[in-house]
Amino acid sequence: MTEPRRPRKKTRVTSLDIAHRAGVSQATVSRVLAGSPLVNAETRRRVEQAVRELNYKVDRHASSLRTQRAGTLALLLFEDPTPDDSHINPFFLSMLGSITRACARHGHDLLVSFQQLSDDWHADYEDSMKADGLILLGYGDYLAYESKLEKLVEQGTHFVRWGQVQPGQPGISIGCDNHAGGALAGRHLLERGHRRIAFLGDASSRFPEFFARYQGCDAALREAGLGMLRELQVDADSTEEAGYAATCNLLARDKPFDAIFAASDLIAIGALHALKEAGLRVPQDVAVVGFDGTPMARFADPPLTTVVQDTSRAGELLVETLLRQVRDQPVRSVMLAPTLEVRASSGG
Amino acid sequence: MTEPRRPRKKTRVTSLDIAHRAGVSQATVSRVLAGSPLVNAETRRRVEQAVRELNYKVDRHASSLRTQRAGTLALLLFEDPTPDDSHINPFFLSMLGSITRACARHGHDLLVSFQQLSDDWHADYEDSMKADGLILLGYGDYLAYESKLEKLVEQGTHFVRWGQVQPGQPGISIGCDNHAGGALAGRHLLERGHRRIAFLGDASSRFPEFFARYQGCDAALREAGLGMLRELQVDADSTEEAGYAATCNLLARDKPFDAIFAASDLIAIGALHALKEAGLRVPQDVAVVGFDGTPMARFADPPLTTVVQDTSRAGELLVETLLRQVRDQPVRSVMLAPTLEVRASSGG
DNA sequence: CTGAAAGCGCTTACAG
DNA sequence: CTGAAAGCGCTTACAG
Repeated sequence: MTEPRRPRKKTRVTSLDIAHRAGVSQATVSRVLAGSPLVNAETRRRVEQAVRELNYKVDRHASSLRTQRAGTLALLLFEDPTPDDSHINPFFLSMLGSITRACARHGHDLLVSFQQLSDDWHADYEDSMKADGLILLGYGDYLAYESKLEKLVEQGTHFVRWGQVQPGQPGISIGCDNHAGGALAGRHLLERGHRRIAFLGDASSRFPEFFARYQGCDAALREAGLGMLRELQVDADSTEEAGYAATCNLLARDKPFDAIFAASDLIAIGALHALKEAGLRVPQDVAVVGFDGTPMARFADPPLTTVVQDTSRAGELLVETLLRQVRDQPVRSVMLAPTLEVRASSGG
Repeated sequence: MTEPRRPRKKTRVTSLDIAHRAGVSQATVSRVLAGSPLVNAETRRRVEQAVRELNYKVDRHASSLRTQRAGTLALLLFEDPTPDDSHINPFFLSMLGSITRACARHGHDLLVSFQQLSDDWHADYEDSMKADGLILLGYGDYLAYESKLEKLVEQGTHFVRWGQVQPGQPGISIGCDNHAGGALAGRHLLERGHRRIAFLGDASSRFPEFFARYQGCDAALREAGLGMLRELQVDADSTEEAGYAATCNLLARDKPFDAIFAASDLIAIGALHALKEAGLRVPQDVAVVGFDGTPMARFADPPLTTVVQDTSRAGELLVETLLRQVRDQPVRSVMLAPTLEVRASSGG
């Protein structure tokens, strides 16, 4: 399977080559490519033709060195150490898709990097001028990285974080209104007649988005004179395995429950398996609601009711906010309203 | 939720600042940072200390402009137009993870871009010096983009493609040995006593990887004096929806079959749902085997037997091959051996 | 509207 | 082992 080597040398075309061919100065070529209005229409035409004929592209490094802007954003996707590449949360992958597209719409390139939460972050993208700003994405112990956020703010780094929006946080955050999402789930389950709702997922300030989902659901129950029960809460990180294990744990407690609100779709799908293995029917014996709105929810068995986060909007907002920040325009943290997608797992 | 603006101006630290602080010339600073062996140990120490104290980072654009290397690779993920961000094939996302990590290991950054197969590609990353080379990833009609590959070769662009490896292809490809993978599936189903094996997925030269999987399975059956039956082949692209629809189509044909070999895990999972709806038991009535080894296979109902592609190895090999090509070292196309992971969907 | 010129921050022969 | 100097390919005041 050896391929013949193509010797074909690339001779770099520069703006000077274009200038010669179009019979103008190099400065004028640069003006045309920057879309300057100062150029005569006929001159512009000649330059553009030469550009096309020689397939000229502006050298990014020369341009960026001169202008001091990279035209690039960096996405830091941090995750707990997982030995297996494939275990990236599908929700984040969907965010990655929408961020990539938003970047393209705004004429920027996107550098992607996976970081361990424990590592020193490669937050030097901006110091080395590789990127104009950073997008931070990922779950993980909030306490473990709040100090890192503070350091970024101190250094004057431009960044936007996806996550729970809380007062007094260092820097700007864009996130789902997790409390409202939890309330959606809670009200829905109440309406279906459920009373004893188990929660699968950490519910502490170390995992603020999960905690807010828990509290939102609790608030909805309280409106009805009920509430979440701590005996029905089991910690779980956002994997199917953890959801499965948490459900087994819950079943072993032998406390009655008639519904499960899982802090993520992955957890919910793990729960569906554990319930099935235990011989419990969904939704007749136990209703299940997930969170995220990942595509796999639709194909779970039974199809999973889930609180949907609008990843398209989220990606656009992250990029837009970051670019405003880079341009020194005022920015603010924003929470996005989630929606509920009802399917068979809650008797839809 | 308005955040106070941090006025904090960034004053760029340059190598000249380091030089002054360390009492050496700017050239020496550059040598230290490039790891040149020509520098006196004590001088090096002084420079490194100044670098640390001022948190200096080499300016990527200045460096790249001078050396004419970007230190960056670009990943073009092309896909058929899907309105929904979340519908990226999980297999490719797993590849993205492993490519990102391989890049980091090799000290390169990764630009990521999603392209429509129909669009003009943003293959100008190299022309504009944004990247030293391209990694192409994505399914899609092979005929539709063979000509694009030829153009890349003509232009002398450095690129490596993930996909079916075929003689006479333009450029270098790294891919799974799909024929061998199909044979693994075929032999496994034969051993379990299945004889009439349906195939879900395009089986034409327009989709070479699917076609090779089909032919591999066919070859395994022929060794046993059997073969695949065209009446049991249904086209499907790699989505759950398509797998579901294809299975309904297959059932409507009313030709007996005792197993399904799906060209991808997504197709297989769609098939599982259609079979269940039709009241058929898996694996008792119909065995099902998928392809890719995505994490969702393990959590399908029943857990899905699948032909596993080694994405970690694939990512490493793609990056390594591309970097060799950039350095003008000889490179060749390579097929990676898949493995079979047997689970309950085929009576495991 | 256009050109000549300075300069962005590095790397690397060239001298010593 | 170190420094002075050229130059990578642009953008953008400054003159005209």
